Amino acid sequence: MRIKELLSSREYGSEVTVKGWVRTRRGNKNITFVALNDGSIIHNIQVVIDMSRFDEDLIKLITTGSCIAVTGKLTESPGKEQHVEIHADSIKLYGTADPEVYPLQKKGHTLEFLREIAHLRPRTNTFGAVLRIRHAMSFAVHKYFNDHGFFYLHTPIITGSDAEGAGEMFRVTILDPKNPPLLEDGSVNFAEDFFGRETNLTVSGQLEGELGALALSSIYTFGPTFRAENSNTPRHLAEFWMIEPEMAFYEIEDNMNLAEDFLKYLIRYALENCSADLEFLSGMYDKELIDRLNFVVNNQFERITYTRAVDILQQSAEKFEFPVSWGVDLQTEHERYLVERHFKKPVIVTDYPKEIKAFYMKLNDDGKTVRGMDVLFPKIGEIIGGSQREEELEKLEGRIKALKLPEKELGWYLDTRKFGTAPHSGFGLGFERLLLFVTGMANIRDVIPFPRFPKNADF
RNA sequence: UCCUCAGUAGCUCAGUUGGUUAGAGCAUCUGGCUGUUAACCAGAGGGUCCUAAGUUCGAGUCUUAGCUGAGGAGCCA
Repeated sequence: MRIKELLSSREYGSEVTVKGWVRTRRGNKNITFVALNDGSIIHNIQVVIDMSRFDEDLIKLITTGSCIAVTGKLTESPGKEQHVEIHADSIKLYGTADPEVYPLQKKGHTLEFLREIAHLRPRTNTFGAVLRIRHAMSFAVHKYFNDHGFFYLHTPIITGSDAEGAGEMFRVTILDPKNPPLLEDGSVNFAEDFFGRETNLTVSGQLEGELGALALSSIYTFGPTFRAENSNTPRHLAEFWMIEPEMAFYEIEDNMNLAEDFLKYLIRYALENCSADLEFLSGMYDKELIDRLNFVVNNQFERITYTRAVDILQQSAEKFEFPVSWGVDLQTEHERYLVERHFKKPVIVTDYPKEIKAFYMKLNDDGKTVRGMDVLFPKIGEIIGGSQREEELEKLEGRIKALKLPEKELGWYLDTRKFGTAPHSGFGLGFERLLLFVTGMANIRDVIPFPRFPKNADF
């Protein structure tokens, strides 16, 4: 049985078998206590070993990190820290963990150290909690969309499109890097590559997502995303997971409503289904975590235009390193001021100048701003970026020409506007950024099992 | 990529104006303890002071370069 079930069981006297990894062992020559964990829940179950019934040499091998199976009687515990315990009748030792070299100790480790042993850190309380929450949030994403009539669309991971403009890309190739086939002008001849063209890992499933939305009405993607940016921050990964819903017949207001409802649903789901893990993380790292999650669930997000945001920033007494004026992109310090100091709640900023946003965003009637929206959260900044898309063929072509994007490569995308175009909207949610907020972790490398970032692809 | 800070035992850290044999807590090992709660008590072992070069009679400590990590910025999700 899993430890999660046993800890809530009151069937005292029943014989049970439990399998897991040892967290601590303590005791004397008469009695030994083992705290056992199988990852089903953050709590351990206590195994009580009567030393007169076991070979001391076997018990000595049951050290922190070893793996055992215990069969015994489930018993009401006289101890204060737990209701139930198992009195061992037999123990099978699956695997030892030499205490001289096993890196995880009973005492706390820094997150930096645990990052260096990412292959073992799932066995810690912190990463057990984070990984269980990560699973719960993945499940909740699918449940939310399924319950709302969205279809899960698998957009390609290898893409020939380099027109998203969402950042540097990782090249996918089978050509010999030392001796690639060359054209007469000396450039690489990608016609000889596997796909017969230059290909990269996806930086966004949005453009393909739009194709799905303009057929199935509402779709979402949830898959790995790759950015080859040399970003060294606690909020960026080279490989991360992104959720991108795309909806036909949604205007920008519908898009905002969905984003707010979706985020609140996910956070509420965590509060209702991950309470033990959240309480652990709250106690260990961030005392205000649960209050902050409840606050976001129970309060309306502030919605302001970019123009109003600039007004607020200009009228504030705050001295910013980067001065604010209409037309410049908002800096991190500006976003943090709006969210953490001025409104003290999540903020959705809309209607940015077209010059600082992507080509596909719908142009407003003023001809100057586009219907983009960024959802800004306390502590982590931009958690969602999205927009209403430009559905008018001529305007979209105009933007592509103005930005000198490769129009030929976007022909398939423009066909959606040529044939049965429709107003539509969507957004991208960085899954790990959501997890940063929900878990209270400070570094994005600690909310993904095996982080990929510049100069590191270990494990 | 830029700025700032850091790197000393398995882990977390202390180490004074440059000065004898580099310390502590935890972990580990040994012994003790009749129900513990990251058990407790006693003892022991454990060091390429990140790397390289330099200054100096003398460098963990000062200088330069590099490597690694963290925080901030940019890019963004």
